Formats: sequence, structure tokens, C-alpha cells
Amino acid sequence: MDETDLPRVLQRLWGIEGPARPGPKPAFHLSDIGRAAIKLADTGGLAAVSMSKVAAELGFTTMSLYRYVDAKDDLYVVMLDYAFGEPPAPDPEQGWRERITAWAEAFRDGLRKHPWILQIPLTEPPLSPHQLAWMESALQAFDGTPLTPQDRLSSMILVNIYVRGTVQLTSNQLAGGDEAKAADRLYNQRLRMLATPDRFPTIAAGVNQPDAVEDLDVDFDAGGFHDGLDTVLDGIQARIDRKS
Amino acid sequence: MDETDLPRVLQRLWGIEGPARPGPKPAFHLSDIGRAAIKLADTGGLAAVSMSKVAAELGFTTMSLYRYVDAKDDLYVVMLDYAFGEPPAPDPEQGWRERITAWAEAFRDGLRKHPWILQIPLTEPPLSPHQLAWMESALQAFDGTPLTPQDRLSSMILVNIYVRGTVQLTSNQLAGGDEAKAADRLYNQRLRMLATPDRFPTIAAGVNQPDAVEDLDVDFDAGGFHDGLDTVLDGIQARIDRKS
DNA sequence: CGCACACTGTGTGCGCCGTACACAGACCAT
DNA sequence: ATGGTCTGTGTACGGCGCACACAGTGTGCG
Repeated sequence: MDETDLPRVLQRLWGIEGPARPGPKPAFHLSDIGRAAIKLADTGGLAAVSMSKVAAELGFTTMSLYRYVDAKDDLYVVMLDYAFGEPPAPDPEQGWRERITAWAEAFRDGLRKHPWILQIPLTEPPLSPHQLAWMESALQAFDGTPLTPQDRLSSMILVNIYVRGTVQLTSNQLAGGDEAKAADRLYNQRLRMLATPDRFPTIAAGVNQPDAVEDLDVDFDAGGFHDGLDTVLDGIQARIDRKS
Repeated sequence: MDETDLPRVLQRLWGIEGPARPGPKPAFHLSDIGRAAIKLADTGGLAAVSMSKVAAELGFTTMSLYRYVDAKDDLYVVMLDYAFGEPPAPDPEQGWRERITAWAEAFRDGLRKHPWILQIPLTEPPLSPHQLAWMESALQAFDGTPLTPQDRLSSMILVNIYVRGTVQLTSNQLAGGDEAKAADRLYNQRLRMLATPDRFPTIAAGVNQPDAVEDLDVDFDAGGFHDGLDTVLDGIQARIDRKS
């Protein structure tokens, strides 16, 4: 029940600080670490984030970071919290479907902007300030529906999972346009070669059909994201209908 | 178009081997590497899988692995392929919904058995033999529906994403029963502490309501998995209804 | 007012990682 | 038989996360 049972990083992220203490004042702040690490990850991927690189970015030594962060995993927590920033405010004049769609788009945009987020192994449920803010924002989208709090939570998780999954599938080749199209063509070509009709009849039928030129993945970048999202939302709609 | 444009690991996984060549015979096989690595990962997580550990498990030197695998990432490909094994055969007497449900359960069980799978950063679309077999199995579940091949692919991806997401959320605390319940209680307790009603009214309302004892995550272990899956399938059902 | 001491950032060093590269021996095509 | 290629091995390098000892700093207490 005491707030001290929180991990130290979370305490610091929430601004829960003990009273003034003896010793020199800290030379920088957790947010500096977060900013530096995010900058590195945005340009070089998560692999480019190391304690020494972050420290060098700040102009300090590697070990100095450990005064702010207990371990590398804590650094990830900090990065996640600062990378998301503030969620969009739900528009009370819209329906739940438009609201959660807007939330999903904002979430997707955030993940596209910081693709390394999906490489971070998620070990704990979200508890940092901005993560809770996004959670709150998603839950508010279901205001006015007959869904129970538990239902709203499940629905939010469903949309969350959907966005994470689709972005992960499409962000493999992060460059848009031509490069993605080429990768897609290569994949279909390889599928056509490997998925022989005897062992993989359905795949072969899908990939060899003459009407659609190319399949898979890339479509999620265009309208595919909304198509899939609509499918998920249709499922939630069915749950709503059942309640009322 | 030539099969040689495949990555070497995939060639080997598919059994595409060149003709007999001079030089000593290989002392072991890709499958040995896969088995050893999976054994290590099952007991110690993905972090316990290193080139040297896998080599030691086989009784060879670290560098010998590089005769079979070009880099660490290739090792992951091998592990994935052998970890999944053969997918369940779709029962032709069942409807699409039961078939895809059975597939999702089998997939979930596989992920639960090898939790490290979700820690592997997926960099390429699936092309290994067993992965294609699972893909084929899922697509066959939609036989008899009016869905186009593209629709079936999207639907499969949707279910795939759902299973991956839910298992990832629940496998944080892998031990079942008491431990998971304790972690859930702790999480709710922390939420209650941090999600103040002024800034997080909806979260607070959900977590403070008196009727349900605890929320989140754990429910996915029990019936929650099927609830969420049914929601997704309801969405696919809506798509089917629209087609016919 | 001064001082004890908790706390700051620093330096050194350890063990582990992935893997590049040179090498000696094993084996098949000729 | 033998040439050439592939095998597994040994050594080495740079980078990683982090434990630990250290000197300097600044506050609260006597």
C-alpha cells in the first residue's frame, strides 16, 4: 500500500521524490536520459541504445546512468514513457467507434514514429504516467456504451493488440513505397516457389490466382489497417448489441 | 526465380542441398542445433541461448555453428521452425469457426510451451516449412466460406495477432495459479494508488468498483481467451455475412 | 557555525557476447 | 594419387551490462 513498494524508476517517473538530502545535486534528469536514448533509437534502432552511447550523448560517463536507473530494463521503461507523450483527447461529440478509431490511429502513428517500441520485450503491465494516460484515453472512448468496465478493458486490449500486431507486420521494411512493394513481390515470389500445391494447396491457390496482383502485408499500409480494425470493431459492436 | 536466391538457412530447412561435394562430412545437422537451442530456451529463456551455449550443448566449439548458420538471427529462424512442429489438421466436418478456434488454441498452446518465441524479433515474413504449414492449416479453416483469398489471409493474420498478443500479455508471469493471482492483485493495487480519479477517472472507476474482485490479464488465462477470440471471430463473421 | 555523512559522478575491471579470420585435417572428383 | 574444397578448431577483437572502490559535494544536525 505504501508508495515505496513501487520500482524506483516508476517512483521517479511519477515525480515521487523523497525530501531534500545531503550530497551534490544531480547533474541531469531522467527525462534527459529518455530523450537521449530515444534519439539514438530513432536513428539507429533499439540496438543502437547502450548505456555507454546514452551516457556519451549526454556528455557523462556510462556508470553515471546507474544513479538514475537500476538496470537496462529501467532505461526501456523510461524510453517508453517519454516516447508516447500525451494521448489524443477523446472527442465527446463522436461515437465510441470514431473515438477508438482515432485512438488506434494515434497509437499506430506513435509506433510508426518509434518502431523500436515494438522491439522492447514487455515484461510488466503498464504503470508509467503516459502509459496510463493512453489507457485512460482508450477507455474513455467507450463512454456511453453498455459495456462493463471489464468489457471496456478487454476491448481496449483487443484494439491495442491489433495495432501493435499490424504495425509489427508492416514495419519490417520501414521504408515506404517502392521498397515495400519490392519486398512484397519478393515474398510472393518465394511463396509461389515454396508453397507447392500438393502440400500447401490453399496458400498456392491464394498466391497463384490471376486477379489480384500481389497479396499480403503491404495492404495493411494502405486501407488494410482500417479494414482489419473495422473487423475488430465489428466484433466489439456485436458484444455491445448483446448487452443492450 | 532461382531457388538459390533464398537465404541459406531457408534452403537448408527446406532440404534443398547441393550435390555431393568434396570435404569432410558434416558432424551434425541443423535440427541438432535447433533442438539444443530450444532446450536451452525452454529452461532459461531466450537470453540463455548463445552461440557458445548451444555449441557446448552439442559438444562442439562455438565457431563450428557458423558452418550451419550465417548469424545469430538464422539460429532464431531454425528455432522457430522446429519449435512449432506440425500444425493440427483442420477437421472438415466442422465449421470455419470451430476450425479456426482449434487452430488458435493449438497456436496458443505452442506459444505457452515455448514462451521465448514471442521474444524473438520478427524481421521477415514466414517462409520456413513448419511456418508455412501452420499458415496453410489456418487458411484451410476458412474453406467453404465466401471469403476471398485476400480476406482469408487477413482473417488469419487477425487471429494470429490476437493469439500472440494475448499470450504475450499473460505469459509475463508464466507460473499459473497463485503467483499470477498475486501479480494481478499487486497490479490492481498499484493502479488504485496511481490512477487518481482526477486525472484517470475511467481507470479509477474500473479498478475501484466493488463488484468484481480483480480485473485485467488473469482473466485471459481462464475464459478470457475465448471471449476475446469470439469477439474477433464475430468481426470476421460480419465480414462473411456482408459477402453473402 | 562546522562537521559528519549520504549522495554525486568517475575509473577500473570482469565476464559474456557475436563473429572475423587463419589454420590443419578430412574427403570427393578427377 | 592427388587437388581443391569443405570441415571443425583456436585465437582475437570490439562491445556490451554492470559490480565496486573512490574522491568530491553539499545538506541537515549538533
